[in-house]
Amino acid sequence: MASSSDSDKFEARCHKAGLKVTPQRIAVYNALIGSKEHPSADTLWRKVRKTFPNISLDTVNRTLLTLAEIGAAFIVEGSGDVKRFDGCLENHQHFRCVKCKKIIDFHHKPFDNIPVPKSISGKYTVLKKTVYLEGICDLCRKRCT
Amino acid sequence: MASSSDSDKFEARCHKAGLKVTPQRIAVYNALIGSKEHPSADTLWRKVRKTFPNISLDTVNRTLLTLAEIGAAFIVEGSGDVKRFDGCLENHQHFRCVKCKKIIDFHHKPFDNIPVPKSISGKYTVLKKTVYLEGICDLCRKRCT
DNA sequence: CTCTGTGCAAACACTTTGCAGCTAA
DNA sequence: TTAGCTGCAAAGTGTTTGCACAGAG
Repeated sequence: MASSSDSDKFEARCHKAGLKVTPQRIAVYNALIGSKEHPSADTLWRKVRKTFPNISLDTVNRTLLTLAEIGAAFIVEGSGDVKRFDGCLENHQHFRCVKCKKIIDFHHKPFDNIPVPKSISGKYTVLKKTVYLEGICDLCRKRCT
Repeated sequence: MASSSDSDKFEARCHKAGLKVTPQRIAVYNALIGSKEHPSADTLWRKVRKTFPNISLDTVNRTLLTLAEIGAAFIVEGSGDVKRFDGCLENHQHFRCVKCKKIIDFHHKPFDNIPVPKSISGKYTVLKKTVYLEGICDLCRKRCT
């Protein structure tokens, strides 16, 4: 799972970002990188509590957001937003701005027929395939510079 | 926007699914397919209220879920879920089961370097690109048959 | 006429915020 | 010592549920 060099790297990263290295942070980080699925804050909380019985859910939440800010973790695309609906039945792809959360449609023919690997199509029924891009949109880029 | 044939098709679809064709449903449906972005229930509600001043937000919400069930609308991938975190820094793709909401990682080399169309890369800063598949996982498929 | 759909309001789940005490540096 | 972190609790946001009435079939 987390080798000592992983921890060292993590501590170095914290220092570089001006963050303190607290036992809670290390615990949350280790729990996260030790997870294969994509845990929610709650799931992770349950996990961390085994070794850290009185850590609070808020701390886990905040720590995860902090980790995401320094690039030590990611938030799975689109999760946590409000529900969004789509009436467009044609094939199209999404670009999502991480700043303003806007979703921009685009259509790029080559993406329509990307082949699904057999390792997936054999086991699961694929209903929909999309290419999902994340980044910063033109408006937000202007705003930030 | 919505031609009469669109409406006809929609009504036919409702009948087929055993749903009643109510003015509210038609209004919500038309508002949805008349939207280019990916509106949230709230956004759509504001829109529908212009022509239907006393429709309730709940109805919009329920109608959208119903539409999603009969396949007349889609819920944008992953939205509405709780936040999920990802400690895996390597390139990988996600498959999400629409039944149990589980996210399964997979890695398919050809997807790592999919080219971003110039129409996007010229205008936006792309930070992350993922191929997002949605469908039914093996366990849920067994459960449903 | 019957049964589904609607509108309202309360309940819920998850996230964010504010603050006092604690702790890494 | 002191700035930043944690834990608790309260507030906020968005979604779901229960129920009585209205309207589609």
